[in-house]
Amino acid sequence: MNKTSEQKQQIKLAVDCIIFGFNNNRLELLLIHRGFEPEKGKWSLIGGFVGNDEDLDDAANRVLYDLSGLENIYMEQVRTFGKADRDSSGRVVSTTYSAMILKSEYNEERVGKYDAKWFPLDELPELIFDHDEMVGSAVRRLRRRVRNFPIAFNLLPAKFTLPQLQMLYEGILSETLDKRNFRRKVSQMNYLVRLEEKDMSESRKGAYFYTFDEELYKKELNFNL
Amino acid sequence: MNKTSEQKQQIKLAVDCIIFGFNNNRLELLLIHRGFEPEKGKWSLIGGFVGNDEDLDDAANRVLYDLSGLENIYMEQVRTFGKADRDSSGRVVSTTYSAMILKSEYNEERVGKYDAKWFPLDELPELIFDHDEMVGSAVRRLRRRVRNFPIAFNLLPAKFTLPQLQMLYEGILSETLDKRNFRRKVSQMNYLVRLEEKDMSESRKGAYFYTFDEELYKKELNFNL
DNA sequence: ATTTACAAGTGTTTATTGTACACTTGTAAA
DNA sequence: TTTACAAGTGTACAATAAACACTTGTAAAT
Repeated sequence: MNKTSEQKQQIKLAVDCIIFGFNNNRLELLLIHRGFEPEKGKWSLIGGFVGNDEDLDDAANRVLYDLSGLENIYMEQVRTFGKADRDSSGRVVSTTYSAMILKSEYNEERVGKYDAKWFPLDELPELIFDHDEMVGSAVRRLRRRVRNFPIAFNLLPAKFTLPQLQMLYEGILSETLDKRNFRRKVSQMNYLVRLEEKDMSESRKGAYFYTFDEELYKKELNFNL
Repeated sequence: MNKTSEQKQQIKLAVDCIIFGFNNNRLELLLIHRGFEPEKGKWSLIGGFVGNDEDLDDAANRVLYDLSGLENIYMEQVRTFGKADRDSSGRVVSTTYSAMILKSEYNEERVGKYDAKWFPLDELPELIFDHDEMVGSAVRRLRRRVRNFPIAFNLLPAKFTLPQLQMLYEGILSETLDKRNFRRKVSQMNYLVRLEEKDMSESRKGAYFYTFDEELYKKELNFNL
């Protein structure tokens, strides 16, 4: 910025969080029920205003904690929405952040306390303001990034099976993947290590558990699915 | 956003424009000389505050016009910088936009009026605040996008030669490209149409002029270099 | 003990795309 | 007529992506 402003600026700055989870082989979104006007009763992203002395990134994390109890979640900025009339309650510019979390660790019980709810991506309720656009851009970004960075593991437990991983990818990308091609690529990633233990809950044969080894990944830094 | 704010928010919202040009086979950046404190005398991006009833995108265009005279420039949002202490003059959050323009249409004469100046990307002066970070992220985004979208043509005149185009790409990516491989890819793009006319200024033989046909491109929508 | 049901697991072939590499051509100027 | 020089052209090899079907291991049922 550079020029001295003419008259007092009256714009509020907010953040909105797009929280992805994975359940029943579908990508889900955490929304909260809006308990006040305007748009009372509709659903919205987890959002709030930025504090005067708060880094924008910190604001996103604080707002997420305040409204959902979720802590220490790694979020990334997506983009900023700044249409003058986007929020019917006044002039608000909002920067979106997104994160992927393990839904099973944020289950119905904890969710209920905050009037929050998980929705499958293709069954979203009506959202306030331009939150559907926000979701759209976050999903597009997720689909782009999930192919080149090992970020999808955030949606799975520390131990997961390859069928699980593949279904996760199919859910995110909403396309089916060839099992053998998928597994070939996975087997080239040395940082995906197979454990001795098997998951016997989904089949008679059982599927080997794998883990994502962060340290090993840092040595290669390449990922492609 | 969702929660009612506790105390009055005092954050100013700004935009900063990263304007790319191409000259002498190098990527350049348009900067303006800062004529006031703080950081007086240093160079900065073209930036200013967002108006109360102004769309964020419009603010970027208006600021660009006010400070450089450039009009009808297509800009895209890059990202938003929001560290609490990023601007030493107070709390300012700034969203960056970038554009590519034809440097020859914005020459020394017009530039001078605005105390602006073109700098090759690898010879940038010291910039104020976090503007170097802003430039970095815009350059990374440019390098990513220039391979998959026909955006680099904005940096060239309507008629250009293939040697020119290749040098442009080499300048942007800062790597050398194989001439034959480059030209093979170009020749697969039917929307890059060869004219009868040749540019005789750079060689005895002369190089054919080409143009980018927007309408034809829209039918294919695929680009890869 | 044997059979059944079923998801987990495994290789090969073909097509597509990327990469490396060197000579010929057309023209203006000498 | 020769020279200088950038523009222009094709082929072979390597790497990556995509298509495709059968075998294996185990628990449960008989």
